[in-house]
Amino acid sequence: MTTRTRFAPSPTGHVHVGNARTALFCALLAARDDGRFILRIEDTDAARSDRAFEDALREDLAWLGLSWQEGPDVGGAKGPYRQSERGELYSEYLDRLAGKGLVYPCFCTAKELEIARKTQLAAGQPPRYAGTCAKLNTSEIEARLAKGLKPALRFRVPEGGETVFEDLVRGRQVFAHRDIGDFIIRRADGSPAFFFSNAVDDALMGVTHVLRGEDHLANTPRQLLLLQSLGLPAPRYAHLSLIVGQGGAPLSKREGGGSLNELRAEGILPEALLNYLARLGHTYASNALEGFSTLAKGFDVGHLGHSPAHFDHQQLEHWQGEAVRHAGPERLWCWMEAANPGIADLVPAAERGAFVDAVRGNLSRPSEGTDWARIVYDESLAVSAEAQAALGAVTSKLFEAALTTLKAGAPEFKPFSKAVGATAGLAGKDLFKPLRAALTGRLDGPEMERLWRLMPPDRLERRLQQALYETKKT
RNA sequence: GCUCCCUUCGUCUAGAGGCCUAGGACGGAGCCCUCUCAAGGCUUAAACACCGGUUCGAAUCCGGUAGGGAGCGCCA
Repeated sequence: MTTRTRFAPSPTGHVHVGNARTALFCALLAARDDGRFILRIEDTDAARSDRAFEDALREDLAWLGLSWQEGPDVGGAKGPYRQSERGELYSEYLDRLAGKGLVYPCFCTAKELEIARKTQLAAGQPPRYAGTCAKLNTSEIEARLAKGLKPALRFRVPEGGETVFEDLVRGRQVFAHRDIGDFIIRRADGSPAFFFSNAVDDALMGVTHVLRGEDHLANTPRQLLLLQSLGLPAPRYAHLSLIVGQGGAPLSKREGGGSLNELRAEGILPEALLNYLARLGHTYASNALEGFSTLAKGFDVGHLGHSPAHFDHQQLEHWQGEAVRHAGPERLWCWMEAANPGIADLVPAAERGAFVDAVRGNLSRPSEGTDWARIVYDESLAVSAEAQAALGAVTSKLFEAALTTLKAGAPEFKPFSKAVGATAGLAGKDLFKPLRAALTGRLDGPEMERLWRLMPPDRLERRLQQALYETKKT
């Protein structure tokens, strides 16, 4: 049996790193087994679902580097892949359940239920459905229907017994039925509820492995009960620990673990996030930046951690650095240009590759690329305070020598600096620090040799001239 | 409240009774390399939540305690 996994988001907001990781693990598992990864949109809540979020969600997932073999956009044999388009299927299976007497209408209002829950909680009771409508007889039901009341449908959970299943990450799970209240499978407005549609779709779509958040662990017996009653096959379940922020609290946006589009806007490269997320709560033998297919080869449900994983920005930064160093020049250029289109006017098309390769070692965010583009290609130069100080610490002799050397011909930086050092009687830091300060306006940065090659002789000369002027001034 | 899950360096984790003097990675510290900043190389500090039990032997098995989390929704 080929492995079939699915990611089943609700289009009610942007994809968060937690969901993205779940999607990634599902995709990784399917890819490892040469199986199929399915995207299913759970848009049964018409009020909160938004097609714009669905589009954004697909874009975010694709940006991360995930692709799905079946889904609302690519189709597939088990469609439709939007729950809002699967109404007929749900009625059919609802009827089957009703035919077995496992379903009953519930006329309780939201307010009544809420009061009941609060009362139970106050009395130290589990806030479970009390079963008010479970015992209604036919005439009572008809009387209510005649009044125009619209009931929700509840599943009748067996009184005794237990549901047992083997969780792929947590092992054997046992849940007593008496701890589970009768739950809603169809809302009063006729739409299917999560427990029902989600379980039925997994079965109908032939999903073999459900990887989902740990928050669903205690819900699993409900779905198993449904599937069992319907005679549908149950998938294997693997419940992933959640991602938490500082102190173990649920992830908050302040901590940088926001939505994918925020991370992207921040300049995080998808390869960086991909590698970080793949290792968050999962072990890989390799510590090198890998592509999706290599990550897939090493993916193992048995290597998933059991405890909540902290989203650590420092570790993401490490992968970001790796990603920047490994990205191809064109890709890196696009990354910078997307963040600041103006950079295209600064850097000549023919020099973009050389420019990117020269500065990539000093980048973590695209804006830093813009900074370097200005330093190299913009006529005006912003000089940092430290660079200014470095210039003030040398005599004009250095820049006089530099200008003479430059005018004698514009060689590579190495022979140039060697000649300048010789005539000015300087070497090492005393020589390079002021030269760097004069030419770039800062004390840190890529090798001077590479920057030098990108700057035309007249610009080099003007900068040295300016530095000479500064030293004479002080 | 009830049910369930979780607990190894600061962080992600390796670890399925002796291979553990607990390994790796990120981050930290130091050294080397080097014109700077990075990168790279080397070195180093840093953890089995606690208490009992089983065993010749426990991070690993069992019980309890503590602390975190989830579920108990006409949200998914």
